[in-house]
Amino acid sequence: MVSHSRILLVDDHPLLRKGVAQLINMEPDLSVIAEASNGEQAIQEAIRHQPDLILLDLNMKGMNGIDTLQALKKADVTSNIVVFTVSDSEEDVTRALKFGANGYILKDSEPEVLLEFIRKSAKGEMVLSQQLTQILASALKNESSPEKTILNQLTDRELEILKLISLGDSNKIIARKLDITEGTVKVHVKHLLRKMGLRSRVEAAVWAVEYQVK
Amino acid sequence: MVSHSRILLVDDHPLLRKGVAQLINMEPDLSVIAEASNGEQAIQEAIRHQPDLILLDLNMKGMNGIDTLQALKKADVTSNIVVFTVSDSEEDVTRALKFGANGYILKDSEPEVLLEFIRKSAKGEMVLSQQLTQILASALKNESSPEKTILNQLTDRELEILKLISLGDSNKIIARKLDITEGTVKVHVKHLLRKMGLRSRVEAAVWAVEYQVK
DNA sequence: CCACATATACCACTAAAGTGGTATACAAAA
DNA sequence: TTTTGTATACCACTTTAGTGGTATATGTGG
Repeated sequence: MVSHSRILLVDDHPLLRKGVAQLINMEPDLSVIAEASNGEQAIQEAIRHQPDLILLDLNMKGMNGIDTLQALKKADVTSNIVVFTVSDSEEDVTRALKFGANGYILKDSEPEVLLEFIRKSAKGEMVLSQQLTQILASALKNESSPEKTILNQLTDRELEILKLISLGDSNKIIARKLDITEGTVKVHVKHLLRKMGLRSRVEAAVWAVEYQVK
Repeated sequence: MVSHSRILLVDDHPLLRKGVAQLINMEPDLSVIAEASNGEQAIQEAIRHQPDLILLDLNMKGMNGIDTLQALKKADVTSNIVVFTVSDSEEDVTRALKFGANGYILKDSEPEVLLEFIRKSAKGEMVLSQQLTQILASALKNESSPEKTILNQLTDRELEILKLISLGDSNKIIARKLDITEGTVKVHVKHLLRKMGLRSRVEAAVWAVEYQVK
């Protein structure tokens, strides 16, 4: 039942590696089986050892963490990957997760928290510290808010048609759906483009998708 | 230092309200000062009492939680709002957070966790349970991955043009940017639409934006 | 070397999209 | 009541978009 987790440590600071390795190796169920100080090495070691988990520093010189992450995925390394970094920028967090990291831990975490995360991640669970949760949440929040004012300038009809445009519907199809003539649809499109300051339905569609007009 | 938090409870299950109210009122620093069983009531009560925090059920009959949430924001209710629900669907979580909820708690949380969340939220902090963190994270993850296979079927040129289409560029503009004729651009557009199984550049643009082709 | 994929180009044609103008009906606001 | 905003409609016209076909040059993998 006590499954042993084999860990690859990737960080360009030897001292930090020492410290973390020591911490990890004190645990009976965890051990650092390899270390790397840059992305290229990381990939080699990952392929050679196929560790259960890779602890990956984001801010490395040379091939950075995100690139390394992508490269690892591309190289069919199946290890779980936890990003380990000082950065709590929204950008970094979301990008790391999008590219397939199983977790994201800040370097100033308590040792116990780090160990807990390592154990969970090694089992394939996704872990995120509470602080980062909040960053993620506000990232999502900001995603929707902008330029709502423009939407308010549109009439109900225009908004309705904007939504259909963003579905890819042609004027003809829109006309059929709303049971009005195509000519009328064109008028609404014309008005909505003018209000939004856009030059084509394509721009309108992109706008609608980006600002999640639904 | 012991600030007292006044809470509005919104849920259409009287029994659940009873239980939660009892739990909250046992705490010296928290009290339920009003209850509502639907969205309309919630808004009235919120305006009347301006509570520090609103605990809002998502799955109410009639005006649902999300609508209520929006209406509350529109009504300039400045209370912190925590969504309290049985649903852990990605859709619900992200929508609630986008619309300005300060937190999201599942109804099957432990009482202590609920109280902890209430206290944090009342102070304006954003709280999200660990389970939901994972849902959020995988939401972000999925956002980028799908249908990459389709992209791989496109030639470099087609991909390049797809990107420009998603910027709203016309064929003429694309031709100028790439220094090829408009006719050639049309050919590429034709091919890329065929490969993607789409019927117009609008659909392609929407597709590109949604799957973040950049 | 040959076959295939890619990028390019031109053409003619059809189909959508977008513009400008005019007009009617209705409801809400001034 | 008059004005304004909205939704609707029709029309003529221009511009874009999309299709089908043919063709050439280049490079890559069998």
